[in-house]
Amino acid sequence: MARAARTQPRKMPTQARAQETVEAILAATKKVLVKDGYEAASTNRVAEVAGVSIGSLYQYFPSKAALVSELIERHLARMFEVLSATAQGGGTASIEEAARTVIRAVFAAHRVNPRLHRVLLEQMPRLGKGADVDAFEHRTQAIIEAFLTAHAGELRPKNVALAARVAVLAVRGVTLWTVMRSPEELDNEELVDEITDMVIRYLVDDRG
Amino acid sequence: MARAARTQPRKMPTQARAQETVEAILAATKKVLVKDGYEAASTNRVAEVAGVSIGSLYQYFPSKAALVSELIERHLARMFEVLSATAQGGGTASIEEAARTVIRAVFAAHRVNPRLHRVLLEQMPRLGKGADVDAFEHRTQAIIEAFLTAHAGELRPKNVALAARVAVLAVRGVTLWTVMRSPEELDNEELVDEITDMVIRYLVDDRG
DNA sequence: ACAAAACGCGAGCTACCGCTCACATTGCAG
DNA sequence: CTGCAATGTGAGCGGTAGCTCGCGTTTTGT
Repeated sequence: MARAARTQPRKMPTQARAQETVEAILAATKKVLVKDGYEAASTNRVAEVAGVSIGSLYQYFPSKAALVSELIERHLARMFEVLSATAQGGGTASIEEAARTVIRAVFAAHRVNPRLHRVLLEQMPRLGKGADVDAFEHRTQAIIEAFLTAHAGELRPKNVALAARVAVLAVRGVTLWTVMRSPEELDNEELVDEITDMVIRYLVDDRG
Repeated sequence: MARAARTQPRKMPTQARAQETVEAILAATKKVLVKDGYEAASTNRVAEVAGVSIGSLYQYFPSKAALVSELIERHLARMFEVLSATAQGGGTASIEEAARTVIRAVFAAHRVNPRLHRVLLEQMPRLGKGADVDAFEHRTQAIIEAFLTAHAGELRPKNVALAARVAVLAVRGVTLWTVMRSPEELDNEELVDEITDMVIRYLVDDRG
């Protein structure tokens, strides 16, 4: 809800009309990004597609980067919700069940408009300069670490923080590459099962 | 050696003088990319830093993207050599030994100029439109798959192709994220050991 | 020696990009 | 109803990016 200060030094919309303008701009941004990619997308074009004047756009977004940053933030927020819903809500589930659920959910989330996801993911390393992406990263690994700590009985690796990190990055590696280079395989159940298998074998001590 | 047709519709340099010009341009491209990032990097600036006229630059590279594409191709070629050296050369080694060797080597390769690697990796999904990146991907997974097939005795997963893919993508996930967001951790031996551990546990049947 | 080809030069063109600002319109408070 | 704040407008500015082209200079082949 609250937009970050750095990417939003402009006025916050208070009236409903203005909120709609902002949403129209963001929706248009998505369209233009999907159609033209980041570089070729221009703020004038976004305004045009949104049916809004360029002046209005700059009233709410100080730069082209701010537009995309907002979309990235929303995406990260959604991803975090997916994670925390499983990792906290399913506190009673086993590591195996939780891993399976969360990985499925992440894949499902990326099945929505993968073309857009691709563009956003491309720009993430650049636009998440300081806070955004790093904060998301820390919170993600922290929540996974907390879950693993709460299931220390099943857990094999000694260094929980490191285990959380490796697991998160491995899953992300498969997910992102799939979104970016062969989005149709997001539906490949076998692929999801296989990466799940890998993570579980790594995390869980099955010699019991 | 041979540059692709799409990114190199210009003349190939035949004289030694021209080869030097090309190399100077590429070296300058690296410098400018590291200093300014992709977007802010300009072809005029690259030519200036290279000590070469803008006209000469466009004699060999038809666009800014072509410059970066060439660097990406060279990087991918190096990565592929690293892989094939271990996967083919060490045909006698166990899966475990080979995995450990190859992961170490990949991390080591990315320790060289990680700032540049970051920029190149950021642009890879965009600039490797058709052949380049996909071809590298196929060749990489094929060579790993071949290695695994040759060690079928030790191998646990039934679907070898899928196993190769998951292993490759998982390792890449950790590697790329590390290069991009905390390059100093490329020296973290514990991290390398952990991802290696994960891959081995996934690939090898240890119930023997 | 001397074309011809390869190479190198750099002023400058076109195009568009991000963005501002002076002004019009609409909504809300009193 | 009225006036101020919030919102919306779009022509156009300043700047620069990518790239071309006509012409010198060097190398090669004969």
